[in-house]
Amino acid sequence: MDAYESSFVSETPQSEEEMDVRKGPWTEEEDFTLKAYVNLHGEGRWNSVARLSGLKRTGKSCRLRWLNYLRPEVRRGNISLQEQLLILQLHYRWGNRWSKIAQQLPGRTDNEIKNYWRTRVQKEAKQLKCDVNSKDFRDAMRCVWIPRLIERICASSESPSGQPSTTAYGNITTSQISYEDTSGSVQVDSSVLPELSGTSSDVSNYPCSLQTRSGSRSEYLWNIDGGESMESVWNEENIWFLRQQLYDDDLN
DNA sequence: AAAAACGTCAACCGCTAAAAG
DNA sequence: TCTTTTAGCGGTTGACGTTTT
Repeated sequence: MDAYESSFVSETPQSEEEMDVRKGPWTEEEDFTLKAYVNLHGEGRWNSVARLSGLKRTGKSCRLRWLNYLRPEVRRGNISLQEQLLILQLHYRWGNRWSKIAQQLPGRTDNEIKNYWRTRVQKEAKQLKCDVNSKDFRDAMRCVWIPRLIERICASSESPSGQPSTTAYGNITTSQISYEDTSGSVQVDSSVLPELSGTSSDVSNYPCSLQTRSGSRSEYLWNIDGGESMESVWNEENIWFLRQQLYDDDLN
């Protein structure tokens, strides 16, 4: 124990085995105690925090509670369309690097993003009877889900006159899609997107219809949080198209 | 109205890497 | 240099609320 710690000790600290360590949900009193302690002494040295604050919790538990719940920066509630888009894009690029992904979404925790992925995205993969890490699922995400989200974001940002707004989400181009949310500017990497055929004004028309092998166009009603089924996306012709598109991308 | 199934999310666990002693 | 401690990460669990049967 150093001078820093000894200045807060009021009685002989007990080891974790000796004291009955509390588990499970935190009470309001515990939250208040932890908050007060961290506000006074700062973050870090969580084992000391647990011991010196009088909380019968492990250091790990204190750290987790602070980071995921008590920190003032923590933003809770529904994950916006923009955030969903960013999560999909970043997961496409980085995989299950939750902490890294969370760093790109101010106020969101890795736990929250992980939960989002498990409950929403993996559920869809399960419905499709495919692995969430499979190429088919990634292809569908890249070619259908992400464009669909972009479309919805564009639609929600349109002005009453029906013209796409350039103020809410910024200019949209085929090479780079950017938007802003309350936390600042976010850019969407076009490398995860299929090539768009038109100019910025065409984006709102971008396929959720995709051309199939037979040349016809297939309309999709696939929507990340709209409760619509992805079943219509997952048929032989469309998978063929998605594969072709990816193959073309690889050649370029 | 009750039971079962499902969805969400906070919290725990085990492991690893980095830092400290 | 080696050992111990600490912080952080990703996977998993389980409690609880909601929806469906």
